[in-house]
Amino acid sequence: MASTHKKVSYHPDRADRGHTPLSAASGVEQAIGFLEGRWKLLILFHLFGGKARRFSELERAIPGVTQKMLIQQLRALERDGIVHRVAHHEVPPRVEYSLTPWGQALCPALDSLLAWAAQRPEEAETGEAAPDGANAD
Amino acid sequence: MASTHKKVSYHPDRADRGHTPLSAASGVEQAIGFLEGRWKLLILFHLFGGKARRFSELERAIPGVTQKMLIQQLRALERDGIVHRVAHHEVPPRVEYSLTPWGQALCPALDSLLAWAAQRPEEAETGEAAPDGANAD
DNA sequence: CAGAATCCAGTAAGATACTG
DNA sequence: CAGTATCTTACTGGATTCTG
Repeated sequence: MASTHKKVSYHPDRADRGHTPLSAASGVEQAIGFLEGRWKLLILFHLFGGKARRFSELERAIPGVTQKMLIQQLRALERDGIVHRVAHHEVPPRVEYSLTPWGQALCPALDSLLAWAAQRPEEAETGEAAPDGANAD
Repeated sequence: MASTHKKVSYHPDRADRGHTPLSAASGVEQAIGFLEGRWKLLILFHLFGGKARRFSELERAIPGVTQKMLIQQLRALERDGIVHRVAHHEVPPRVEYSLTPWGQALCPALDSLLAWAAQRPEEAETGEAAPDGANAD
């Protein structure tokens, strides 16, 4: 996913020839970047309820995740200002994660993405017969 | 993106304990998956104008991309039903890429993501009091 | 011009063990 | 409970070369 991989270390080679919409693309790329990582979305969805979740709760709720991955993505999400982390310094360590206001604002955006994905035509996989005007030059 | 690399071959381990929103997550994950890859969004943005673009046009318009990456992401986009490919079997090979209707429908969704990203508060990085300085990775 | 095939490097993701 | 550290794997992305 957003893929990710790509730490987006990118060339600073933004030659803006043509009508290159790099600025717009950068914004969305960043947004996607915040979400890239195999577990980010799962974590987010578990947090969308509005209630804080403990580390082990999330670990239990997300089947194949390892502590390493969970903490890693949680930290990234926290660093990006999407989730909020609260550590209670008690004898049995308790840490709770919740969404920041900005993180909660992600919900509608994800929802439009979801709506878009739902509109996917069945014949998307098979070759189409070029219905109309599919060329310019 | 998601990085990156995750082919999302995932465990079919969807144990739905709790209120696991795996179904919703899957949809968005898929959607994000369509967009993951370092060049997908750039390509898409160049195609959002509605006009078809030639391979070399895209190659020229996107600074650091290699043919391999371009064709790879273009194929993925095509396979996902987001872009439409038309090959003219002429002596100087000409292939044009354009958005499918569904691909164009992505625009508003990307827009809400963009709007969300734009709302990011400045103090997102430093807002907390860093109770315990433990940090690594 | 458009695309395929190879080889290589960087790194995200996974498993496992250890710690406060 | 909630992490941290280290090793390994495998996939992504990039460079280069070759072809119709």
